[in-house]
Amino acid sequence: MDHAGRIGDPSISAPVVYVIDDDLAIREALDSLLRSVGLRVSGFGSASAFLSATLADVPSCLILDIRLPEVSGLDFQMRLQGAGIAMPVIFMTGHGDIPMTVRAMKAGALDFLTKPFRDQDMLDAVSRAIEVDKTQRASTRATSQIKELYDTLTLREKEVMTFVTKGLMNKQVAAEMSLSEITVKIHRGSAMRKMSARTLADLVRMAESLGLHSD
Amino acid sequence: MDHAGRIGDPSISAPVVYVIDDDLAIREALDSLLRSVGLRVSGFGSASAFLSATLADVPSCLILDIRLPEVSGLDFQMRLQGAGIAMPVIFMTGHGDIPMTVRAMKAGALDFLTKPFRDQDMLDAVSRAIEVDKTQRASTRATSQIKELYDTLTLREKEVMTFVTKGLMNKQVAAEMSLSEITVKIHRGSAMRKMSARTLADLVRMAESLGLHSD
DNA sequence: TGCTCCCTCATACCTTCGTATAGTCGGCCC
DNA sequence: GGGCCGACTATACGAAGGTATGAGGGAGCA
Repeated sequence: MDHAGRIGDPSISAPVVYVIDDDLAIREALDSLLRSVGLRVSGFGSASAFLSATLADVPSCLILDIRLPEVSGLDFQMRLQGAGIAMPVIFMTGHGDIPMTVRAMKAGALDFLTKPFRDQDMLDAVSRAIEVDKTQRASTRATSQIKELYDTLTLREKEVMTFVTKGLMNKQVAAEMSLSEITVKIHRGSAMRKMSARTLADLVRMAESLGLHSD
Repeated sequence: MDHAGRIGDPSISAPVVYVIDDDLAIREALDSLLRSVGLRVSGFGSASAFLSATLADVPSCLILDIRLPEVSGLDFQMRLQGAGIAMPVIFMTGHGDIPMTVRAMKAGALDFLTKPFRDQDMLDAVSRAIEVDKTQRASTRATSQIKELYDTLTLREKEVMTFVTKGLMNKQVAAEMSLSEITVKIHRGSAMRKMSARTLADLVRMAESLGLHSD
């Protein structure tokens, strides 16, 4: 048993590259290519196999053949977005055309490689995709943490927070909500505490990332 | 003289589509196509001709042949971005390939049409491009107005604004800047006035869009 | 030299914020 | 019924914010 492997195990936190291609030879080639630069790889022969797999919660990307057994890669890309899987996608194609490329790129594909591709091109695309996913995950995590805190607020606390971060004074909020000023102060104080906002400036920024004023 | 044309003249505020293609027939075809849906069109035979033209300050987009007399359309696209011309670009190509398409899309092209294209495809692309430019211009205008106000602040006012929007109390700002609290209050007050910020919440949001805390 | 602008500070006064203490009321769960 | 929570209110007080008045010093400019 590898004791050192337990702590900060790179196999746990290392990025994962998912590969979907019905051609086993391609999957194996990508597997060895990507492993050679220290990436974890997980291959699938079909879109449905990928969907039934458990995705690790680490930076990752998806390499996808545009021509898949069941659905087209383009449709599958759409489906992923609908399912909330925001992983960067790199397409591969043996015989693609320009309209197909444009559709994929407009739908948010990060790259589009024609087979056969140069190993270095794929590695560049993957490392760029992993970087994109890292920053994407970081910002998602930040806003979802704020959302979690916000969800612990009571209705009144949320209302007060909205008015306060809009710039209203306590007495104005009180008038808007037909309350006494002291009640507003109570809600305001507990909203600050629950949101872990040390200052009003913090609360305003949280309200911004929650979109409390844009809707 | 058309009197009605003077007020809210559509020829003044209507979107403009710029077309760069060395083929006069293409330019004329696009010209009549786009004019038929009420768009203003301005055609050029070369990239340099476009660059020496005066651009109207209205929503617009650029239709560009990927193969231009002097430089490649791709390089020209880069040059535009470098020059601060953030207009959405639609590429046309007679004999493009996928790598070229990918490069263009990654560089921010909005669409990439192969000649011959269907009129409706071009109209769709253009109307989408105009919409993109509209929202782009709106957000640019908003932030540049804030920037203008910010530029009227004195050095001290800017410093105080930074600290205050970070959430520091006046006395803490005073300590950071080795000032008395009353001086901080003065600078804070005039910063609020110059920025036209009625409340601290407003100032915090302005600081956000100025990027005062992200750098 | 006089003027303007920026920066600095003090005193004074009022407003707003934040919290502690204390109490009422209604709904929900065991 | 008792306990808990959310909502509401009052009094009170110290801390922080905001502005007005007054004033001095230094840099730059006509």
